[in-house]
Amino acid sequence: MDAKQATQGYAALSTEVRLNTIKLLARSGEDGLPSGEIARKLKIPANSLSQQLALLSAAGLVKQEREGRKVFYAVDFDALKKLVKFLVSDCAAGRLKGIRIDG
Amino acid sequence: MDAKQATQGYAALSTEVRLNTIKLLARSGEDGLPSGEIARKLKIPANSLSQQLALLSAAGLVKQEREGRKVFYAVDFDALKKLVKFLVSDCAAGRLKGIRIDG
DNA sequence: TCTATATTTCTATAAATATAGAAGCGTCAA
DNA sequence: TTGACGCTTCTATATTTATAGAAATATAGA
Repeated sequence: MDAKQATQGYAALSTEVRLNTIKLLARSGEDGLPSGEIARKLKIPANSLSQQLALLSAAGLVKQEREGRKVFYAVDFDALKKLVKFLVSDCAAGRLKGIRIDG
Repeated sequence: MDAKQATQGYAALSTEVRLNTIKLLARSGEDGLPSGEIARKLKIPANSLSQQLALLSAAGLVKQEREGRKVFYAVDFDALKKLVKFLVSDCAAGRLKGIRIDG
């Protein structure tokens, strides 16, 4: 993870629509949710959400998998963890007391 | 910490200039560094940096203190920790394995 | 094939952002 | 009080971003 990836990742989390998307997906099962269902739950037009999902995907924070007509989106927890680790270890230089990261 | 504050915080970390500012300050002493010195080290015009510092300050990630003509900026590690915690606990719902946060 | 459903891409637009020159403000020392 | 220094604010501009309507693509079923 370099600075470029990191800033892209933080940018991806910098709007409520996208943050709520991540929150919703993190609480959904292993397979995540299909695009349309996310849009419905967040009350956002499907095409608008689709572009936000594309952005999250470009940042590497979500994975997608098509199943028939539906495209399931799920959080990439490993990517999210790397983003946290970059902030804690590389940026804050380990000075955030009380935070421990294995691996 | 609510979603609004969180998105503002992540937005603050979403450019290399600001991320490098945080990295630099995190590695500087308790009192941080004066604005001009940050600008010099990052090779950015002082007025440009000043606005980025204002943005970081608005997001609550840095503290400032004037000493004579100089204004020292320092990372607010507590705020940074809250931002990490929000991501780990509220967004990822504790599903980031191997990350532990006290308090 | 034809139709309905699910999603994405194209396109346009309004708003926000990054950047830096110029000007202004606050502080210090002589 | 004058001048220099450090920093910020004002202003302008180019770029990026968020948003959503309209059109296009992909899949499933009859």
